[in-house]
Amino acid sequence: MTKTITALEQFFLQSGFLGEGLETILSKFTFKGVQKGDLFLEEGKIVTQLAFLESGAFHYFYNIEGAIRTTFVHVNNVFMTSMNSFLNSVPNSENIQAITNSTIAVIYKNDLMELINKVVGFKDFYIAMLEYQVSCLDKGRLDLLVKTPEERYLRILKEQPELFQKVPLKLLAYTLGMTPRHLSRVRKKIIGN
Amino acid sequence: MTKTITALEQFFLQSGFLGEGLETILSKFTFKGVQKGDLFLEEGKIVTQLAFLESGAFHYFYNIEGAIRTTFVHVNNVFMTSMNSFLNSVPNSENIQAITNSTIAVIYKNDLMELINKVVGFKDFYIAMLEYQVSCLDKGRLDLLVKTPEERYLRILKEQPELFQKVPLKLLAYTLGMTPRHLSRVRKKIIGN
DNA sequence: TTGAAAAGAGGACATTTGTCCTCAAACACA
DNA sequence: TGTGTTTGAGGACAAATGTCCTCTTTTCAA
Repeated sequence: MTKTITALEQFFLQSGFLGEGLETILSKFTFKGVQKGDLFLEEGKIVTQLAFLESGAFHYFYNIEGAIRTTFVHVNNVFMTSMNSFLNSVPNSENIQAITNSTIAVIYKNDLMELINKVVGFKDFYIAMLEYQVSCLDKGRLDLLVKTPEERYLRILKEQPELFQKVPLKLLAYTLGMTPRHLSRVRKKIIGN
Repeated sequence: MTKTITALEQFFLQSGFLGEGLETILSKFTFKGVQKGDLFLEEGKIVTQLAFLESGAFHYFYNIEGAIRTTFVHVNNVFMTSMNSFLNSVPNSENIQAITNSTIAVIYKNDLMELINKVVGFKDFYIAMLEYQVSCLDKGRLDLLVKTPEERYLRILKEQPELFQKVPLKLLAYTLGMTPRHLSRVRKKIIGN
């Protein structure tokens, strides 16, 4: 009989944790099912949760005068939270919602701090996570500044084609800094080479 | 006779370092004058330097088909480097250039790593620095996605009015995701209320 | 002090992108 | 298996923004 291993455990194993340290880490996470349409985080509150996306898909969105504007989507086994609120303990201004039925593993900020201070190697893991965030955010910001909407579309088409399976084009359009109407134009142009 | 204190020392004092730790930190930095127009970092190389902006102003820019596109400006006492190249040791694709005659304090990556591993509290300082970067980059990216050029202009007008003393509007326009021509329109509209 | 260079405003026009629609196909679920 | 909902395409038009200029004013180095 084989033991079922979660993506979360897999993730920390690959990050070099094992034995007691790994046990301690995993003990701080709580698994939770989230229905399509449910919110993991919502605007207005101070965020204390960080979640590992075990399976499914989520999008970050802002409420701009009633209209929703997606700013980010996640489908991989990655960590997600509202960074600004989580890091600085200020009220959150974005929402994180399940696009499909999903499973997440949640850890609270105080437990994360405890891991950072007690588990050997975890502080360096946290640093690596932050450095990765910096790289991704920097790249995303630069793309918005110096690339065209078409170039941004071509990039995710090449680098994250898996997004197109789970995420409606409408939401992807906004993460690329354009309206769904315009994404339709961009796609038409590319198909016609 | 009073001892002159550098902004760098001031910065680390305020971050809670003193005595031997502070001495070790400061010993790793080298002060350097940079003439207006000179490059601190240029595209193509792997970045190993991090600089503290002691005085002056710099801008980050990309070379897009011969035209320069500024993506960031610095005038405060902050750290600057090409994050993606510095963190991931990949060739740099942006340039960092002095807008005015400036003084910087440079530290190399290997020395930074040494401080992180040897000076008590420095690893936590590095974490705080990364967290600050994440917050700033996240906010910048969101502004580009959900705010109008006018809103972005009004934000720096309110939050960083000191930029307008040292940085030409042409460069600021690009950091706000618009052309200088359009910034001129935005300014005209605002003056006329 | 002066003259070249840089900076900022803004006119005229082109292009890009958004808004508001409608329609057809795909999907979801009772 | 039918039916309401969601999704994606795209037409018509409007608004926002870029490109290419010219003209002043300011800056700054010789």
